[in-house]
Amino acid sequence: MALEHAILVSLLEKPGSGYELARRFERSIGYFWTATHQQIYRVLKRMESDGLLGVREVPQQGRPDKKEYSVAGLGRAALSQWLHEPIESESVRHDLAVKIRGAAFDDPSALIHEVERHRQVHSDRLAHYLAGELCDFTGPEASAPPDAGQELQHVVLRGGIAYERMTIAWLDDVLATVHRLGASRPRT
Amino acid sequence: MALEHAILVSLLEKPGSGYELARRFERSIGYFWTATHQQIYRVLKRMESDGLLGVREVPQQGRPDKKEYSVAGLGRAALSQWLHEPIESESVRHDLAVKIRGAAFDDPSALIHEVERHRQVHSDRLAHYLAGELCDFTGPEASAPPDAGQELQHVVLRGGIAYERMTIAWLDDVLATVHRLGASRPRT
DNA sequence: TCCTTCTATGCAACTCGTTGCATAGACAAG
DNA sequence: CTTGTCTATGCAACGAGTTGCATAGAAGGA
Repeated sequence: MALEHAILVSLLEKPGSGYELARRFERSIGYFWTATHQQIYRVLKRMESDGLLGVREVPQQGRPDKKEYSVAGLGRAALSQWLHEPIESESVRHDLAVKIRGAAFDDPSALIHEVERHRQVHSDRLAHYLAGELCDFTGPEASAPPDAGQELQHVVLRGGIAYERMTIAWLDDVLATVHRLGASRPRT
Repeated sequence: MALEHAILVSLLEKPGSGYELARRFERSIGYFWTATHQQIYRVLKRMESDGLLGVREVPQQGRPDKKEYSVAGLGRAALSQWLHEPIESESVRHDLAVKIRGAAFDDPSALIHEVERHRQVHSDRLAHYLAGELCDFTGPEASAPPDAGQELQHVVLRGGIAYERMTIAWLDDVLATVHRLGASRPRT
């Protein structure tokens, strides 16, 4: 279970409430890890009762009070231990690949629309990443020497960019293949 | 839940028992979908009682009898319906990206070993895919015109190959970045 | 004024997925 | 002769993740 560790990293980067974490999981961290607010609140509570996190009630004006969590010594130790353990898996779940193979037993025109839709999603996401890269990592380029945290965030983002580019090229390959099949073998 | 649909596709490609499906999920289909035998047996039972699949008891010699499942009309209809629905998500879970960002708060040497290990895994997997491609998709190239199912399986495999290549290149980028950080900023 | 949206937290119920364990016959190696 | 591996199926328990719903004050627009 790495959700705990993702939360530890995020809170080390900047302390925050469950709500704020949920927002981060929709953005920067969400590029490579998804979580709903339910999961986050539940796990935060458990981590706090396990002594991994500290809480601080922060009263606010014009909006509800929030609980700001930060990483305690135990939490930092737990993260460090996890960083030194090997991890496995990256369990793959590619619905689209299932669909592509399934298209052999069905009308391929539905597949074409689906693939085009996915291509659009990945294309938009790529544009979003590139905009974020411009904004976050090329602004004060000559000014401050970028710190380690920034460099590491940047290389993760570059991974996202490479993934989207690769995916778009592959989806084009899929489209070309399906069209070729449709042209050369009009009957099912 | 697309496990049902992955099973339908696999059984359409070739009927088989739960055990055989589990083996396939370790290989070809496992390239883009993982499932344990527990999940498979449980889902097969449910799908059969829902009328999506038919069963046939096959006695065998020298080994236990097996239940060979095949797709019933209802199952085929369910698959067809799913193929015509849009799907979302591809929910991302990249433990390694969490670790990379976490390395900003820890000794990066552990990260280097981990990244090198992953690079090896992906490199092996790429070699495995390429061997599979040679074997399955370039053998009788000029002889028979490849059918739609084969072409679609091939394009899925090409996706896996592109993914591994991209990942290896990215891991090299990660390694270069971490080394650069270690060289330029020897103190934490 | 009412409706929606945003911040902020949480419960309850459910499904999905993993892990550990059990059975059981056949076969091969030590 | 015992141990281990392969085929083949399955139960029980747990943990992870999703969905629906609820509360509640503040702000802004129709």
